[in-house]
Amino acid sequence: MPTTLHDVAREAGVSAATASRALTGGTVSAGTRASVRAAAERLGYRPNRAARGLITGRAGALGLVVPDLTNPFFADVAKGVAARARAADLPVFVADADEEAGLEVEAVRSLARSTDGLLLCSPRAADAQLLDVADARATVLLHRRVPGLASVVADLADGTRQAVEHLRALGHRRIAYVPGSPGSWAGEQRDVGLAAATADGGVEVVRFPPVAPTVAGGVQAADLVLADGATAVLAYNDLVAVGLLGRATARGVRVPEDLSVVGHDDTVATMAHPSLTTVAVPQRRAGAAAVDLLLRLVAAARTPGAPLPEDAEVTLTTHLVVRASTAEPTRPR
Amino acid sequence: MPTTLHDVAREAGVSAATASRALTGGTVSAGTRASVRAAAERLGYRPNRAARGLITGRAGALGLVVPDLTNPFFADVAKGVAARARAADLPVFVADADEEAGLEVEAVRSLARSTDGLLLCSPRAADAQLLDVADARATVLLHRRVPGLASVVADLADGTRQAVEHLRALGHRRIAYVPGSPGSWAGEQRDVGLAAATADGGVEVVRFPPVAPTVAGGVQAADLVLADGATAVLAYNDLVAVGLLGRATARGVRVPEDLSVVGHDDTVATMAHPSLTTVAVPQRRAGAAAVDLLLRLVAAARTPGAPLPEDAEVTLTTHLVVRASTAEPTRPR
DNA sequence: TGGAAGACTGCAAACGTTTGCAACGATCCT
DNA sequence: AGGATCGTTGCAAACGTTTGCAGTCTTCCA
Repeated sequence: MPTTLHDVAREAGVSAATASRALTGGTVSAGTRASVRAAAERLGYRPNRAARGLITGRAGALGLVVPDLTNPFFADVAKGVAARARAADLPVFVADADEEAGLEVEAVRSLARSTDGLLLCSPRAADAQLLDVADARATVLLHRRVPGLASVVADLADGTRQAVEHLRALGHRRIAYVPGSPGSWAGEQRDVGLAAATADGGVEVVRFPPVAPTVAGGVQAADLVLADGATAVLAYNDLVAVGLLGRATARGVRVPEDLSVVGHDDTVATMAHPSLTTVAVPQRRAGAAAVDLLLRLVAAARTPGAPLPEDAEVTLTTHLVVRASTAEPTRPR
Repeated sequence: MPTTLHDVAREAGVSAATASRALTGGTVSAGTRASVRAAAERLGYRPNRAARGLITGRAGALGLVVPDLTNPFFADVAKGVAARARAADLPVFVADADEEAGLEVEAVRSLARSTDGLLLCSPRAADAQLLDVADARATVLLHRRVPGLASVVADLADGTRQAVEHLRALGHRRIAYVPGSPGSWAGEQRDVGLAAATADGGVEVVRFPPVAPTVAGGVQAADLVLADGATAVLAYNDLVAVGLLGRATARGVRVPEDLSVVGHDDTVATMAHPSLTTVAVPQRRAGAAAVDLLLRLVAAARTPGAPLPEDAEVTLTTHLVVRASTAEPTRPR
């Protein structure tokens, strides 16, 4: 019962072919175009995506796979993606992989056929696995870099470097670092930043065991960190930083007087008290940029002369936002 | 170049019709089914959704419209929806309406044709608008009730009642209430709860101007609340509660000694320090239940004898989670 | 004035899948 | 042993759209 192109054509007194051309930008007379448009409007015509997709071979939709929608970092990215996709009039399938590489791969497999392109945000799967399952001509990685695939990342290494420099400038000499699950691309980047910042000495970074990207993870790490002599702690994630801060406060350790805390991502940093000094990552912008890149990619893939976009590896800058959770160390602990 | 059903059929030595039946559960011999399945597996066959959708009239996908993916409440709901939809092997289109009724309606319009059913989470649009734009046989409302449409809601009124009772039991007599944008269904429900809890006197609720569902909104409300004599404040949202708590602390007002704070939704309650007493709403479960209901709804709509599901209005219970942000008032302020 | 070129339109095929119908063989019952 | 029934299969149509091709009509130039 939904109105079809034929209904519109009949209403406008033309053939379906002409109606199609009038609506999709083919060569028709101005008068015809106007009357077809009017008929379509009058009847509330909406093209059948399935039929269009069948003949054109395009799905008219994008796909986004994230590890966890509940993580504010990914929620922000998803928002950026959704906004940019809406502007391009493309609906987007969103899959939540529950932090599992297996579900991630399965999502890619099933979404690949029903979309024109896929956005994989911080995928947990291994490089080889991704290269195997993803179509390089229709996939953009977000916050992950794999040779052979297009990607949009933030300069995490530099962000971490800025954070350490900030703490060093304040006078901290022993800094605790709480990392995430080992083997992740983001983790490696942060390691690069740590190495760069500690290269010329003057500051020592002690690495703690990895924890989950949650407030609970931060709480768990807090007691270990407090047992150490560090005067500052750097968390790989704002949620972890919030957990650290909360637990420290609960145990009577004052932040930032007794302990400086630095987060990462600038997601929930203003929810903490004191508000968190953190490394801001432009999640929304990254999401939007990824959609842009993906659109260029699939457009290039459709033209036979296939010059893949030069700038298939986008890097966005990060910057430290200094708030209230960092200060000069009062006394050596 | 992707493998089609014909490829599978040829590989298995049967017709396309038989291959289709073998894979989708038609009547074929056990041997045929096995060999077709084997062929499909060998070739990595994935059915073309567009072609299937065109002939069956089903899209094989669901749609979810939320006001803001960034709001942890909706992110949780989306996670519940995604998990349940994955179990049903249905991908889900997610649209972010940016808290605007107009975008919401537009999302419904464009998604309606490309999905089998739509989930509208806390829609901002007016009742009449929703009834106009939504197909009652394929739409489920989440955290909103409109006569004529199926819905899954939480008992917000009772949650608010529990919160007020809790504060009264602690000895509070003057409670500040910070509401959200006026005219919302959830707001009305909370008003019902407030009325119920204050009916037999003994406690007074003072209503403050509405604020945005953000930490900033809470900060904004905080100074107004502190100027009042209330010993406790009830926020319509955890984010707002966090803002209230942070600002109060910053101004030297101790929580819970000088001011008790109660949030709502149990989203970011454990991020605050002290952790928030809040009304827990089962978002994930609501999302999953909404998918279930939607699936039953569309199944019923497909059978001509159309007995719409009896339980088209699901209500989930809420309960107060008492944490560290509420206590007996120390002295009248 | 004749022809070529161009603008506009319709016919029909095609995309990959599902499904009604009919055909076939085997099995069962009487 | 004959007919009916059932299980299994293939043929062909159908879903709604886009698009190559050819046709018609107009316009322009020589």
